[in-house]
Amino acid sequence: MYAMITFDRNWQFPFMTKTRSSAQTENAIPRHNYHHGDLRRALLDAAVQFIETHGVEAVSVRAVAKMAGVSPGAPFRHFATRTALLTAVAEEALNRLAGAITLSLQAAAEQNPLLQFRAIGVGFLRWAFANPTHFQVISARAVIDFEGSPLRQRNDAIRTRMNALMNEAAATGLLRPGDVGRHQIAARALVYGLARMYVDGQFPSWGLDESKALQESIAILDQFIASISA
Amino acid sequence: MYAMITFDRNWQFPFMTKTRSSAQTENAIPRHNYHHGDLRRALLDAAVQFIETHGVEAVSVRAVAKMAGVSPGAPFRHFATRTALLTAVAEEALNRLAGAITLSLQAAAEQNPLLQFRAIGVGFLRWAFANPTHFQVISARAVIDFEGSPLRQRNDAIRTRMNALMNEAAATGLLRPGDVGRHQIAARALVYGLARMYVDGQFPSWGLDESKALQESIAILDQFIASISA
DNA sequence: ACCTGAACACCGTTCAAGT
DNA sequence: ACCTGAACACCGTTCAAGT
Repeated sequence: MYAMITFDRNWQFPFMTKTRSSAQTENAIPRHNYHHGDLRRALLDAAVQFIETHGVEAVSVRAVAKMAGVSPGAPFRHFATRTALLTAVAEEALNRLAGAITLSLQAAAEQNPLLQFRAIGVGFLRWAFANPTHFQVISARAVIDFEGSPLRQRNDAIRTRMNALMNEAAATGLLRPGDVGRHQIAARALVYGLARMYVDGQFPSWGLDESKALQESIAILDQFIASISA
Repeated sequence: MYAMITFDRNWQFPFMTKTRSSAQTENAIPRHNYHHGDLRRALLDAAVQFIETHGVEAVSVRAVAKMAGVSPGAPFRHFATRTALLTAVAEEALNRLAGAITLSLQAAAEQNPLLQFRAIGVGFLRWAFANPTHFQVISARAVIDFEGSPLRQRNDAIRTRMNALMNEAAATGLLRPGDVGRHQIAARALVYGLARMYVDGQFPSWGLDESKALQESIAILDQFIASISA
């Protein structure tokens, strides 16, 4: 069975030069490109699907291309390297994570700073446990280009927010004595460690029921928050 | 320049069958095998060296073979698969980790259970920060065979020890109220999370000086221990 | 413009042949 | 017994050629 093949209606031989605007005027039919209309989108989806079954490291551009029904070289028109493809997946993932955290924060908007801080952790855990594939991708800094992408700023924004809440909590006397920065890093390491232990399949070996992983992880976070409370 | 090549003095054509003991009696000269005497050892060392510069995922059996000065197929006489090679590296790593923890525990033998529990964490951090390559390998469960190796039991032994110390701490009134198991997992996730954040290069993005990473991590652990103390 | 398909330099792994 | 080296089925990436 063949995929429906259409030719790019906007395509023109190089010598048939015209401006973009005039092309749009002359031909308003939305470009349904060769094969997909949106190979970029199809490749990102195929990559996620592949990662779900074979893991991040096993991703091959050729396999993803085959899943999308195109030739081995086609993806390189949209992503310069394998890393660029995986980085694009990571960017989508982090966008969704930021969304989940924002939602979680909004639900806790009326609560005290420490509980808002907790809400970020809960949002992170909820997201990571529900989207282990995406979490793995944003954590796999060996195969993505973290520094050379908006990933870095997104990450910094979340960190800054946590920082502000923690300082506010300290200022309003919600924390027991201790270095505020260290409490913050501890919370971050705790939540990150829990998520990693889960996706790395370490929960069973630590005597934790995987079906109650999220529930238990939130309970652990809550006990930690209680421990650092005044 | 050629590596020194010697022929296996114990080698014999298949039809020249004799028992192993008689072979040893007839020829006491220690087998200095073809090329290395110990290709297995050479491959493990080459693998670690390779991982230090290129990361675990990038390990190729061919590259490791070339580093050891042998043909592409040679390693497969000692390790059935690429995974088996990396798993062997992980086993060495975990043995050393267990050694470091034992040492750390011995130094704290006179202290209370909670401080002994802390000592395990400090031993782990010290080891992980000093041997990031080995830590990465034992954490990379995607590329090693964790379940089908002594790794699992080694890991369980450490966990059991932590469990016992934590229960003892609870029994002797050293812990503040809360679920003991959750305190234990929290400590584990905290320490694992810190080590991973370090090797994943996340310390700078969290505003932590990498040169003081170990020192700061221990301080964070100590503050956590203080938080859960009665 | 976007994709194909051949080509190049790599992989992991197997296996007959050499010593 | 242990290693070589060719072979097979894969990779990522490039690029001239097609539509």
